Amino acid sequence: MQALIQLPPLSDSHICSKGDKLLLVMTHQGSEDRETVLEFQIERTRDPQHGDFACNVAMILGKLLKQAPQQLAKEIIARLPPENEWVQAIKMAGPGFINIYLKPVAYHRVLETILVDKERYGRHSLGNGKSVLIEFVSANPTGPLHVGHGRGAAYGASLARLLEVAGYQVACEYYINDSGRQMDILALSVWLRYLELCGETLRFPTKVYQGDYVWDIAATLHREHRDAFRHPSDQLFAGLTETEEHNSPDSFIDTLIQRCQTLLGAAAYRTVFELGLTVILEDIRRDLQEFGVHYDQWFPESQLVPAAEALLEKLTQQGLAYQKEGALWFRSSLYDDEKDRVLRRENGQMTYFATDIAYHWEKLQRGFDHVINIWGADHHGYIPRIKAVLAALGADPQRLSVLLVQFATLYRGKERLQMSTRSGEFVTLRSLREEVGNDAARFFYVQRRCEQHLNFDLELAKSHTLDNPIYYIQYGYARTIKVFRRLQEQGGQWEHNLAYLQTLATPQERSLLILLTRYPEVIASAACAYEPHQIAHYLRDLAQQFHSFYEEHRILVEEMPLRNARLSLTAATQQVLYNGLTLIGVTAPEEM
RNA sequence: GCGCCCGUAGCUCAGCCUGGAUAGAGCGUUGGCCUCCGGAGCCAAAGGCCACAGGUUCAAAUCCUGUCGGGCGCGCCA
Repeated sequence: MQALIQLPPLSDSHICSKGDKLLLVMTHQGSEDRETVLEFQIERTRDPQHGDFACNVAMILGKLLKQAPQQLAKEIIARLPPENEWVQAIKMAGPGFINIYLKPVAYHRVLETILVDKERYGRHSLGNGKSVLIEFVSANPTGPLHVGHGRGAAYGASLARLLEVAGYQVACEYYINDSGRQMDILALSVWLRYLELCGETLRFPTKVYQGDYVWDIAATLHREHRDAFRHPSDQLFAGLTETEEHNSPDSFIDTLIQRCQTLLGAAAYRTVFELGLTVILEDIRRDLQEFGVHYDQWFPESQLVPAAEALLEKLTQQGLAYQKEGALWFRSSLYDDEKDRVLRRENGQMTYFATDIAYHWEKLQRGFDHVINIWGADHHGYIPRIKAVLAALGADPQRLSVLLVQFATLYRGKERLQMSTRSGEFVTLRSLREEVGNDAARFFYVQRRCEQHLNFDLELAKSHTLDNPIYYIQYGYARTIKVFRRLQEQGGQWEHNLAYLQTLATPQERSLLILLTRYPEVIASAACAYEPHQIAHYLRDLAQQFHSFYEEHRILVEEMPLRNARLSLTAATQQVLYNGLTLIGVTAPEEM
């Protein structure tokens, strides 16, 4: 874009680019000699009447020089060469826009690039090879993934691919919360169900995991170990009343965990604990893999405990952690957090925060230029304390970005599906995938900005008809395939030649051509903003433009130059649809 | 109460970061298009005080302030 326009010699000016924006740096010869940075844009026009690109520099300059923008625009245009290899004309319009009209060959060149670059078309050097670690999903291995995790999975996987295409070195990681209280509660839940299978009668507490999967794990435990871990339930519940559970449910559970550990002994407890962890984690791995979500590393929290101890020690020595009311606190309030936070509970157990510190520290130590966390929006209050502790440890908090994903609400048509984790009746990611298919699930998850609440309509996602965007796009791709099959059946040949492309002249052909050349810009924009939804929207537009072209024109016409040109256009569309669909993890089916 | 996110067509949402020319799409509604490469498609119409009120600007859906709605968070939970 920069090559398209040469700026007039306004003092000592030069152009540089910053992000996706061009800057004009000029020495402003005013009363005092100083350098002024002008930010102006050369951007795509929406209305073809305004040419291909529009520049607002005259309006920006007009403000600075206190001159009429329209006059300035005319002067700038007068000093530009009237045309060159790519530019047909440059005109002033409206309040002072400088509109640039391109020669068709400019677009034809890009089409050729697409055909040559193939799946590499759209790739960028934007990231400059910088390394990024993306951590996402990281659900506690206490149960199967649900539809909320699905959104994080789809978003994270698409973002990873997007950044990779944009020139970053990307690694994906799943953090396994395999220690801590929640896991103990899982072990307890499994054991309680196991006791029931052994024939014990007991009152199942409300705050433990109740899903059917707990039964399954307990059944395995019972099958493999028979009554080896059985203890009378009276011993377990001795002195614990229903009122006590009601009044302080947390300490009620903690007591049960302690008794469970005492009654079983360390080795047996470990067996129960490990079985639950292994079974659930394996289920999560398989679920994500089937969903097309791949990780470079699965990082267990348990591995971090020594490092966490060391960091707690370090913070204490630096006076950034202190004892109060039997617990160890971090002075996060010194670093933009509202209050201090507990690192080690009164009962001696570390909080998740303590191991999280070690984990984030460890990630930065591994040398990534940037570290991205994708969290559910309900965790947003947690961000300041993580950034605080990184600052306290002497790291630059800017190296960490936390992206928040809002909740997904499921609908079946008009009906809103209620999800309740406690009862275990939540909708699992697996059941969603089974119902609507991976492609629709991936597409629906990423088609909205992640900070937007997502209404996920199962009926719509499932519909193989008119109103489902995913089928609309895939159908477009299948159509491009079919055209070439048809050509083959007719014994015809496609011969690409730049000269043939001159025969493309209709509005539909031109619009499609322009849209195809925009793909790299969409990649850049989406990558900069961490917004894969831009790709989904672009693909919708592209499919629409292709369908429109297809309906209005016959591709396999008799005239060879025109037929070849339209086939080139079709092939390029096919390629870009493929690249885009692949990026967001959706398949490009050859027939539907 | 404090903090973060959201409020745009009947519905679901883009556009907001980086202010520009008549505010865009899909669904739904209404009306057209199949001797033709797959009609799972295309074309067209109707539909908007961009939540509200101020401010900044030549120019505000976009930036600033306030108000009102909705969601989430504010634990020795994760």
